[in-house]
Amino acid sequence: MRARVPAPSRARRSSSVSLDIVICTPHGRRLAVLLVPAGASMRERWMLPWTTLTDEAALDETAITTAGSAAGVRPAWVEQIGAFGDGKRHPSAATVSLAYVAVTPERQRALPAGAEWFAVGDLPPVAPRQRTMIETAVITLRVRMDSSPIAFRLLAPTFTLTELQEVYELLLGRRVHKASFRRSLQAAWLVEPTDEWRSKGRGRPAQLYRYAPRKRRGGRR
Amino acid sequence: MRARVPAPSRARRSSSVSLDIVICTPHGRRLAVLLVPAGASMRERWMLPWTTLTDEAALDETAITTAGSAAGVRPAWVEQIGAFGDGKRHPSAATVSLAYVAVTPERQRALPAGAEWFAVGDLPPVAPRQRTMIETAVITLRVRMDSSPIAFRLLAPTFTLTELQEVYELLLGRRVHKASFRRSLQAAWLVEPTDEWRSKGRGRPAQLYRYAPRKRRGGRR
DNA sequence: TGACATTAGTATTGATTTGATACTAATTAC
DNA sequence: GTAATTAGTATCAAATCAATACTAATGTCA
Repeated sequence: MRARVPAPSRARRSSSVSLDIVICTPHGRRLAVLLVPAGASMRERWMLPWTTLTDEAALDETAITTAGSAAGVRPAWVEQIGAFGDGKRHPSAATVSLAYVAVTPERQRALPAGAEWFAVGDLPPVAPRQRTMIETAVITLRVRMDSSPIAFRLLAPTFTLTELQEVYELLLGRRVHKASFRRSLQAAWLVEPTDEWRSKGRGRPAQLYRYAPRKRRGGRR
Repeated sequence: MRARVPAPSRARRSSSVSLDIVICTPHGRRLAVLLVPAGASMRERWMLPWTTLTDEAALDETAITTAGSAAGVRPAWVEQIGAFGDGKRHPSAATVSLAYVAVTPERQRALPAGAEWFAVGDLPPVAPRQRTMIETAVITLRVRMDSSPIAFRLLAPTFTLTELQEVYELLLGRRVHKASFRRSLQAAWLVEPTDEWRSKGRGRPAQLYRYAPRKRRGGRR
């Protein structure tokens, strides 16, 4: 354990890097992940969409466009979740894979050929490195829920509080207490009521709200 | 935005990747970061320790050994904080930099030649990409405090609760409430008392504790 | 048309958590 | 001994939380 400062001029050893993306969407009442068919030579039949990272690429921009191509719609939210490697197998020969999590609105037009949504918790086998990515992606998504406007990006500009709560519950994968949820929203100054109401068949109509974050101190929901 | 699944066989485009490390330590009463001299050709005089990622390298292992070399002591805790790129300047020519945060105990033997500790909040200029890394590292460290045993790794096997609290305060960068801190420790089943006591000059002697996490449900503190 | 089911939204209440304050306890300094 | 100093605890009031039950407004259907 001797002191050695790396020589800054010794740049440009090469190593191959992939960028993988875990695209999540509401699918029925469950959270689903997009997988694409792996080549016939692969051990697993499915894989996460990925691309090779080119030298000029802006990372976040690459993630957004890759997600858009794979799901057929521009994602509502994207965030990096880390770099994975350490020996686990990956569909590419990449040494290192940068993983991103993305969220897209429910059920666009038809998916690109071959791609399919799989409910989290009911996924087919994928390469081990990608399995790790998916687990990390879901955890990261759920942790970010109360510091990023993820849920709002999945809804129309105006929405009822019940709709908002349902999106939260689906993304979080658990039930949320109604009164507490509304209290937290109030405290976080995230939404404001419109003067419109929407009737959904039976029952009392719900007031419509819009996302209107006021920059107040502290967290969100 | 057409559907395109990347061809998995088109592997091995190359791009250069660096691994940078933000090494943190208690320094007096403040949190400090280790910087090393940048080459004379660099715009900034200081930089984070970094290395070029080789093709075979295990990421976490590379981070640990790089941290050990740079600080002269094996780090007490290491965690990846993300991949950075997106055009910001870096001491290397690397397209992408994987950043890690590490924590080492206070004041080892002499530092490797040229390296110096700088208090967070009083840092000299570093390249923009590394500046971003340092900010992310400190935030990540503070968020991880209540889910990783970081503080305990900085202390001797037995310690007083006041010592533990002082480490928490230094790493978190804020004061914590004594009674609440102890209540949380109790609730998290993280420590157990020994039957030893330590006298520190004046004042009542303090009981010594040891880190002894019981696997109970829920978080830590 | 009027009871009822259904959905939206609020109020009440008791349990838990939190932080401020103040207290007791055990030691050293003088 | 008395004061100062550090360790550790108790008390209390405010804030938070979740369960429950309530009120409100609509459609359904006998």
